[in-house]
Amino acid sequence: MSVLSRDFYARPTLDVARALIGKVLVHDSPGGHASGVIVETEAYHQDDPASHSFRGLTPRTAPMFQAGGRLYVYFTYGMHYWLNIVTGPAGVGEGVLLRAAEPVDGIEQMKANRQVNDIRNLANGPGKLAQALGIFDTSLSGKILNKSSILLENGKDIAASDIVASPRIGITKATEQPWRFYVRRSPFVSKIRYNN
DNA sequence: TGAGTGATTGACT
DNA sequence: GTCAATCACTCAT
Repeated sequence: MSVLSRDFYARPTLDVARALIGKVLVHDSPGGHASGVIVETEAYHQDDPASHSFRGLTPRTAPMFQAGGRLYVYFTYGMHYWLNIVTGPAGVGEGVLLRAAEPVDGIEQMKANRQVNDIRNLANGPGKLAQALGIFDTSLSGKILNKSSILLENGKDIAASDIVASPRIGITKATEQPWRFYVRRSPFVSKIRYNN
């Protein structure tokens, strides 16, 4: 499988968020090889009150302000690590949150990481996705995709009619924007009651 | 220097 | 359905 070129991430963030649906996310770590097809994303812009980059560049959000094609990993709720793909040109704080994936390779490894057996429950949420892939700290934040242990590859084509745009989940600001994308009827997306 | 909040999850009633 | 977990960050003293 071929990795995605850097111009993939240079497009508008909403386009990248939609295009990431169906791509394959791979993590080759000392703990093992694991991968999954991305089935749910959310876009975050700099002039977006729900985005970390809204309040400007800080040590934590610095990767969001670099050129697209890097990772942004952060810790929240005192327990969860979240994985984002940085988009846009350097100097603009934009990115795409990876919310859910359909496990492909390394499923036994993911089950061990997550301590669950149901594959639908391995990566159907942003915290779960990072845990399943073996991301237990923020050391990957700011790293360049495909030049670190995280890779993004071309995967299966998803028909445009099966990619749904809807409001984002779990935020209190700018909730009206339809900046969440997911695969219609996929059993691997988070908050499945919103699926249709 | 301290209170409040959060791009959630899982355990429990 | 409710709620605790637990820490980085922001904003207000």
